[in-house]
Amino acid sequence: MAAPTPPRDFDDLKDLLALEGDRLPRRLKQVASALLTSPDEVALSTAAQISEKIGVQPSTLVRFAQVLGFRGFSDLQSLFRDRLRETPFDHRSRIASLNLEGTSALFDGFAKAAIKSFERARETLDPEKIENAVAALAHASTIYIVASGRSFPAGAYATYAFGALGIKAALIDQVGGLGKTQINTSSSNDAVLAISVTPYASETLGLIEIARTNKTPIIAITDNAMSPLASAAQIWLEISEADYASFRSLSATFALIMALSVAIAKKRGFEKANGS
Amino acid sequence: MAAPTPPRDFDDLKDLLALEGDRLPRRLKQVASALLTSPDEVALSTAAQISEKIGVQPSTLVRFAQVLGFRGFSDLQSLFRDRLRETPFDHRSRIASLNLEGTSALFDGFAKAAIKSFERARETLDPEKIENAVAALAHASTIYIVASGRSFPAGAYATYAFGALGIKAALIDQVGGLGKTQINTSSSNDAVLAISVTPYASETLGLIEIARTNKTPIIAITDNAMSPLASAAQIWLEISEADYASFRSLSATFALIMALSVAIAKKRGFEKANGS
DNA sequence: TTCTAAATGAAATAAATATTCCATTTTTTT
DNA sequence: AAAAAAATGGAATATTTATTTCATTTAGAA
Repeated sequence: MAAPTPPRDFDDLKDLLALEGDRLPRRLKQVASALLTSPDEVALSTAAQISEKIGVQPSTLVRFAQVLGFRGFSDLQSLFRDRLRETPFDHRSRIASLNLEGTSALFDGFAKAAIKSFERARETLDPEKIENAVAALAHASTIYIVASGRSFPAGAYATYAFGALGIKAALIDQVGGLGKTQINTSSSNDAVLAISVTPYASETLGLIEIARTNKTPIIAITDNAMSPLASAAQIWLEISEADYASFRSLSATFALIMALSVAIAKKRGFEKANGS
Repeated sequence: MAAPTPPRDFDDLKDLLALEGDRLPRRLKQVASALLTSPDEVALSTAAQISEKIGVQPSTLVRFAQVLGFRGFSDLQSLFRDRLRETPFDHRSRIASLNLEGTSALFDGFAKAAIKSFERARETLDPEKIENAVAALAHASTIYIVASGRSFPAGAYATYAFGALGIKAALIDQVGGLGKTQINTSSSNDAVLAISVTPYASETLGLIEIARTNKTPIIAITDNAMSPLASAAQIWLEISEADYASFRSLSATFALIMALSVAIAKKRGFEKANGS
């Protein structure tokens, strides 16, 4: 009765149960239906908790898993956990497991990670804080943009977007090791937009420190409340990007930068219209 | 020392760590940062797995939880599990309450444009051409990356991604007006990855021309069959990004770059794995 | 520096959790 | 309807996982 090869992932499992599920004995059919109904719970609860909720014995769950070809419930559960997981621990094996798929499949994976990042960003971003950030940046004479390492592309894009909208911006690109010189002209009626995510580039911290001694307001985009940027900044916005194949998306960060740019431009236009 | 009342939910925890996290000893600070960076993993893995990933002992996780006022790691973990359980609901209610006005709405607009871009890209991207591009790039000794203007952030990111995967890459950043000098060292066993979208930066064309006289294979990412890059390149991949508020998304381009990077590394046998 | 207290790593122990076993019930076959 | 086979519930056991303990290291104070 036991299937020789167990499903490889959650989708496989779903297909298998849709096809063969009706042949299962009463209790096991009940289990199949319940597991597919609340897959999140299966990932996050213990066998005892799940079995109680379903109204069967824990041993029934083990048996169910074994009939499907798994060694036990734990192996079955790992399918449900992987489904929920966005940040695989073992990057190497993750990449290896994609071996059979083509590059287009990788593209899809990164696209999905980006979409997940947008969804998460809606949770982590506080609209009020965003408005405060917009107000602070709209008020600045020049916006200094600090972003090193993995975040540098985001900083470069912010510079482009600000420029396109007529917002005076200076990218601290650290060419020639002149980063500190570049930011040292900042003053209290300017602002710094700092972008940094794990692993935090050490250069960014040093540059921020200089802006701080110049009393330049600092607005940060970072991925973690513990980020050194969060404590250094007057206002910080939290972005939590999902990753795939060991690469973290930057899409939500870009969307945030675009939104800030347009909002700042709108605010400045509005104030100007009102003021004069 | 131990906080008398532990955080009630994940948001509480985040606030607490943002406020008091800096006072924690070295290892515990490290734990705090890691847990906030990958909250999903914390919910789905065992203490041993998490501690290994972070690079601390399991006992450190228990101690961390206890310093925060929990009885042990399990109680702390349940916050992370609840967060994952409630996410879909929470999420929906927040979307419902989202201001249709304001910067958050702009963010949503840009997110939607990005998602549309992914969908379009699936249609315009030819899987066979992608595999050809991967093969050509995997074969190259050094990959020269050319991207100006609006595409520059994408080029900068490609440089980062290639480097993280141990793929030798040179970003033609044109610092000091030395762009032509930078690309002139390219030869027939290298390759050029050129990224350019409307309006096509004039610099890019000039640089490509030099690579062409050097007989360096050119792989292009562009947005239009009529693009000057399409005719200059041996292989070109079509990306069609959607726009919002007159800003064109870059998300599909980034996803394509990530996919290419991983595919090249895989093809080369990922001698050096581990992006970041 | 030297001493003291705090923090940490590693192993030992405790607790939780999954799995197996077997007696009993239900279903199927003759 | 009776016998055999399969399925099930519940307790016993094995395994995994979390927690505590203690020796050692690190950081801080005198």
